[in-house]
Parts: sequence; C-alpha cells; structure tokens
Amino acid sequence: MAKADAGTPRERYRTQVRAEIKERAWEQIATAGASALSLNAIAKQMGMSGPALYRYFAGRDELITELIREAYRSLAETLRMASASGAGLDGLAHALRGWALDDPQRYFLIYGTPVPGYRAPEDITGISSEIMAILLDASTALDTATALDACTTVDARTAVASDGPPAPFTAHLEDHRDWADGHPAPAAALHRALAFWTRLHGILSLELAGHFANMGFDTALFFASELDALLAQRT
Amino acid sequence: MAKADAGTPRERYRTQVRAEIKERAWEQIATAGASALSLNAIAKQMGMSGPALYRYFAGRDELITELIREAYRSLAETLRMASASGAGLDGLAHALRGWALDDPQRYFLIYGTPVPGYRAPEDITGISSEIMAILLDASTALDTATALDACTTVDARTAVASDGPPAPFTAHLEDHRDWADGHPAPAAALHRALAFWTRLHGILSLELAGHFANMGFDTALFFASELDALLAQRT
DNA sequence: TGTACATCAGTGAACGCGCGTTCACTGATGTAC
DNA sequence: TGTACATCAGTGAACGCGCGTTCACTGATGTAC
Repeated sequence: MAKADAGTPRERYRTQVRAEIKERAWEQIATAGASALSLNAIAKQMGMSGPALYRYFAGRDELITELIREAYRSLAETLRMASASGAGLDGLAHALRGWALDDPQRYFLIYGTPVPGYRAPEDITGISSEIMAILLDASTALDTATALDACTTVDARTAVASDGPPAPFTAHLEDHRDWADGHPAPAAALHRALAFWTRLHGILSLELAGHFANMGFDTALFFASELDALLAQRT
Repeated sequence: MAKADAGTPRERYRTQVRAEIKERAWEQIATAGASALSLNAIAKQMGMSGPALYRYFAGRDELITELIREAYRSLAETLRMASASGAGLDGLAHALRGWALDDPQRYFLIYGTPVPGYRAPEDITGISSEIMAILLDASTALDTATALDACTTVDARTAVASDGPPAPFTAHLEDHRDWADGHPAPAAALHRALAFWTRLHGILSLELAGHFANMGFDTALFFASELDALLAQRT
C-alpha cells in the first residue's frame, strides 16, 4: 500500500528494468538523435517484445519526458557538485562544458531545437530554476569578492569591474527579476549569470553541432577565453 | 540543349512548381519542425499525389538539402544587404536577429540540433564561409576605425579597445587562421568575429527555443546589451 | 496549316517498412490461510 | 507445510497509420516536318 515499496524484489526488478530501458534509450539518442527514438527498437535490443515496455512507461511521450527530466537532473547535480567544491563560476563553466561534451545529444535534448507544441511538465521547470540558482550563487560570490578586492587593493583594472554606473540592461533587470525566484543576488549578478549562460551555450552548441569542425583553432582555448572575458567584464 | 532553358514555358512551370513545393515545405517546417517534413503531406496540400513530387526532387533528402541551402543563401543575402548599407557589425547583428525571429525553424535548420550522420554538400560550405567573410569584413572595419579613433582622440575608454598585448586566444588565432580562407583580417578581428557569432547565437537560440519565456526581461534589450559589450571589448 | 511524333507532368496501385498502441492470453512469482 | 488465489511481467497477434519510393500508364503540351 505504501507508495515507495522499493524493498520488495518485484519493485527492485521493476526499477532495474526501467533503468535499462532508459539506458538503451540514451544509447539510441546518442547514436541517432532523439527524434529517432523508438520503443520497438529498444524492446528488440533488450530481447523483449514491443508491448512489454508498456508495463514500464505509459508510452513514448512519457519515456522522452522522463529522459529530459533525467538530463536536467544530471546537469543540476553536476553543477551542484562543482559548486560544492568551491570552484566558483569558472568551475561551473568547465563542469558544464565537460557535461556537454560527455553526451552531446543529451545536451541538445535540453537546449537543442525545440519540437513545436511540446510542453515540459511542471517539475522540470523546478529543476531548471534550481540550476539558475546555482549560477546566481556563484555569480553573486564573484561580484562580492571583486568588490572586496577593489576596496583592499589599488589595482584599477580589478576595481573597474564594480565601478561606475550600472549598464542599462543591469538597471532593467532591477525591475525584472521575478525569474530569479526570490534569489538575493544583486542585479549585476543576474546580468552576469545570463551572459554566462548564453555565451557558453553559444560556444557549446555550435561546437557540439560540428560548426567548428575543420576551422582548426582550439575550441577549449576559445571557451576559456570567453570565460575570462566574462569574469573580467563589468556588468 | 542549353543548361539554363529558363525561357521555355515548360521550364518556367517547372521552376514555379518547384518553388511551391519548397514553399509548402517551409510552412510545414515552421509548423512542426524539420523532422516532421513529409513529401506525401506536401503533395496532398498541393492537391497532387505523392509520387508527382519525384518529378521535381530525387527524394526527401534532396528536398531537405535544398531547403538548407536556401536557408544559408537567405541568411547570406540578408547579411550582405545589411553590410552593403554600411551598418557595420551592429547592423549585421540586428539583421541576424531579425532574420532569426522571422522564421525560428529556418534558423534551427542551420544552427540547431544536428542529425547524426548527415553531411552537408560541398557548396553549402561555400555559402557558410561567405557569411564568415562578411563578418570578418565588418569586424576588420570596426577594429580599424577604433584604432584611428585612438590616435586622433584622447578618450581613454575607446583607446583601451586596441591597447596592450593581445589576448592569448587572439595570439592563438594568428597561427590558426586557415578557416578565414585567406581573408586579410587581423587576428583581433577574427577573434571578435568568433565572439560575435557564438554570443549572438547563444542568445538567439535560447530565445527562439523559448528558454527566456516567462523570465520577464526584455530579450531585445539583453541582445543589445551583449552586442554593446562585444563591440566595446578589447580582443 | 495540319499531321506525326516526342516529351514529360501527373495518376493510381502497389510494396515494404516501422511505428505506437490495444488486447486477450500464458506463465511465473508472490501472498494468505 | 502445502494449497488456493492474486498479482503482474511478458507474449503474439492484430490494428491502423503514414512514410518513402517504384512502376506502368494516361493525357496534355510542345516540336518537327
């Protein structure tokens, strides 16, 4: 009767098979992309008949949704661990990059071309804003540290990062910060977090899609360069 | 016998029907994404039978390839016109944004999630590097103008844009500029062009995918802000 | 100008495929007395 | 401990669908004399 009957052998078997289905699904996605994911193909690969999967998922849509959820959770946990190890925005960036390179199609499942009409369920929005919260934490920490530096050193190049009037868009964010969901980050940190997200996504998505192939430069170096510029920039 | 028999009524009809097929294809892509594109559905919508389309395209793959080519050509022409009107990098950025917002799925056809295994034909690479050349022109022009400013004015904030030793990645590009395809742009301009591309793509792709929906800030303002930062940045 | 022929757009039937999904059923596993 | 029953994983057949693609054919349009 209890909802979490995880102890009984049958329940353990169930979760195990569910896990294997998802495992095969990830393999398929990595090989041929999410649009090619097929229940029958997964079943065949597991040595079962197609309808058997309906014991574990209500249908293809539910499986895909679960995979998206899993991708979000995996990314959130990766960033949470990087954050916990005290690496700051720089560490988050490299954790993000590592996670993306680890399974490009998983990255695209979250940040790739949207399929028109699909709506992500409610709980995924939650994970998504948890990710944003981690970014905002690190962003706030950076700005705070920079401000302290500026007070205790005479290095003008560091000081400029928190000097002068705020950028127009930073000012705009003062009045449009609902998406930060109550996070106490200053507007400058919101601004930096947004730039962090979009700039790194820009590089990663083009890199993973192969648009840098045959261009010959070192993509890791470019990534690091953009990251440096971002961290040094005044918002 | 001549290859371009564009004058004869039959040829005019042919190109007209071909154009309508592509038109319907774009409508379908805009509605349901590229993966949902179906020859039979297009034929039905035009009031013909499915096999009729094989008079105009060798198959689904050729049609999609042609659409991708058309998207690249459209983008290249849009940027070429913006460039010709003398608007510089700023104008290119807004032309790019307008083009992307005009038909998000067309943008994703070029810059979206790649389908593993697909290889673009040779001539598309050509258009792609033509786009890059336009970017490099504008980027070079900006750096040159900035350098002149720095010589004739005493505004230190402008001068810093071309001051000091080059960034490490700019130095790296000195040795890895084959992709510029003989373009005479200085390495700093290559660097800025790359940042232009990836940063704006980062914003646009997330915006078009709906990741900014319900965040409440003005995406156009964010775009302009990132553009300003990019143009002011020293490379 | 009309007649004979070639070109070619479009049709309808058909093939084979794989998809998601349903349903009635079998057989093994777990549970209650 | 064994017996009766309930649970439930998995099967195989079937449905309906739409897809890309081929093929032989019809009929209209253009061309050559």
